[in-house]
Amino acid sequence: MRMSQMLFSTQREAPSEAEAESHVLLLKAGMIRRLAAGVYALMPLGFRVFKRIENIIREEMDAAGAQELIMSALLPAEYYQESGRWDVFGTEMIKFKDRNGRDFCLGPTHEEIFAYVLRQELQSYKAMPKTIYQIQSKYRDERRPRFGMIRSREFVMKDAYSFDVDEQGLDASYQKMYDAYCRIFDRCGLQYVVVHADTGAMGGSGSQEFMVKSDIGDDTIVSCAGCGYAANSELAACPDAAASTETMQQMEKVHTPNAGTIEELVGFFGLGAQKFAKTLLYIADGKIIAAMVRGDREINETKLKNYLKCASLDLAGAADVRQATSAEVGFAGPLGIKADRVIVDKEIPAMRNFLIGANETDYHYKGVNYGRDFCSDDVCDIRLIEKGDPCPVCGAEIEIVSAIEVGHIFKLGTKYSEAMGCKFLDRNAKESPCIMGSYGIGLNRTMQAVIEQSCDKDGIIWPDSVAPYNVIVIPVGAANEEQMALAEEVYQKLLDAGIETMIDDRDERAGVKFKDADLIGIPHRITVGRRAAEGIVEYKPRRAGKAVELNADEAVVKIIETINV
RNA sequence: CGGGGUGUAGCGCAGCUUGGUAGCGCGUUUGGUUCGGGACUAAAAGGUCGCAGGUUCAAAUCCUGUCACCCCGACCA
Repeated sequence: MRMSQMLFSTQREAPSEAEAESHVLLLKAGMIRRLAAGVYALMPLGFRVFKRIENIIREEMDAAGAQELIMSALLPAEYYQESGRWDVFGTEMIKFKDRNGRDFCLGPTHEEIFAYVLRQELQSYKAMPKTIYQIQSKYRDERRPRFGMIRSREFVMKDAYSFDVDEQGLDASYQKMYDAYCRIFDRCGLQYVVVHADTGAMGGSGSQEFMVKSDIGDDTIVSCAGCGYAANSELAACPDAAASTETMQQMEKVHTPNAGTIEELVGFFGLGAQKFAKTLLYIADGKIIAAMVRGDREINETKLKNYLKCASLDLAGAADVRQATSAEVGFAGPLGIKADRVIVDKEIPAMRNFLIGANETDYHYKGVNYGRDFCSDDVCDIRLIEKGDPCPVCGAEIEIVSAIEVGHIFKLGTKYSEAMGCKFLDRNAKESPCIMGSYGIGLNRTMQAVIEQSCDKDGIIWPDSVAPYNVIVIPVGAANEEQMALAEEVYQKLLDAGIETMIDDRDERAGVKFKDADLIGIPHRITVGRRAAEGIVEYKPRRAGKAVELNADEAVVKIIETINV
């Protein structure tokens, strides 16, 4: 590609719209343009990267025996109504009516659609196993799109769905996808961790996420260097707490004026937050639920939701809190609370002589002990794991970091095949729902995750596998005929060798060309300059490494060797 | 959805307090000098000051409303 011909421009100053480094670089390098919050155009250079990632995914999916098709992004409501997700998705789903008043949406994910279409194809056990995939746009009206393509409202997803006759079949299909995902992300040059993930209300027997560690990630993952345990923090089990040996004191009501929050109570009593138990109120499928954890802990709403097996779980509003506690917000406690259930974190019974809200404005109880002063049928693990907690498997120290979820594989089971009537006849002519798995990769997000992991102060550093072009040839002086001629020669040889190459034939100063080449992250650079007359060029890898002078042909050979490794 | 912030030329910003000819840098166009890490110089093009009302002789500036975007939080099959 001749840069003089390309639709391409870089910016010297970072657009104010971007905060995250990878997002800034995508904009500065002219690879994406924002059209609306969470909606982006991929410019030619960015689109080339995107297509290379797409091709890697397609190759590995095909190699794993999956078959590609494409569904529509425009979908009528009834499929989602059949599974119940028309309502579950709520306003995150982009819904509208057609001219006849029929409800439609832009597909946020396609489980129902695949189950519906495949039910016609999979009437016999002989037709399975099958794994089908598409690479297609998804639409989710996120409340808060973030960091460019990390969380956008339109994005391209490779979503695959497997259909098996039994659990063993699902396990095999799942494993194939797992292996394919490893190859895909390896080939994209990403460093990633595979973590256990929540299967939640979706049911299903297992789920793993492919995570790229990054500060801008929306997820938090827990990992253990000792035993290799790795899980999404929303899933990570918390250890049993050692029972306190303190002797029990008398329970006593204490006047605590204007001390409602844990912070205020810590100041009021001069005790650490771990001496308190806080009670939070939730609305779970319309019922009021009280949830208790130690004062310095956070509730893990995923665990709570799973324990309650509820579809919706929201923190109660102030009005509901006042209603349930007969007090202002901040004084909730288990004693006499008007809640349908009180869920107690398993750490609470191990505590002694702690403090709780009295369900009366400006009052708390101290010297409280579980078992003597209150009890619950629901004692379980509902807190969020935190730094300092031991590994749930081996007890060693854990690491907790933010991460970007680039892929997710999921043993769905029969939820959607049952909802959509995707059933087959087995050997005994008995009808059963297909056992499904679903497997997703966010392409745009993967692309940006690569930048998060591979950039420096000068710009992006694309791995060879996904670079928009692998080589850039820079003639230093556009007016220098010798340099231009040698640059053209090298350019042509690289093209002939099948190497994706660009030549910066623009009438620009050398500095501009170097800066742009670094910014857009082309992995290999050949500079044709001072010694062009002798047939000598300079080779420099974008990532670290010094420039070396080589005979032009040697440089071509070196690049071909490097890229094909 | 709660909190905070920002909308002025393609990009980055100043001007707004105290109303009176819309500015600067980058980029773009043309000429000249330069030419190995974002050159210098001269000239030029480019703006419904987010939008809608209102106050006023006069609004980028004051008032009201509204929309968009960004950040933090909540949420996220």
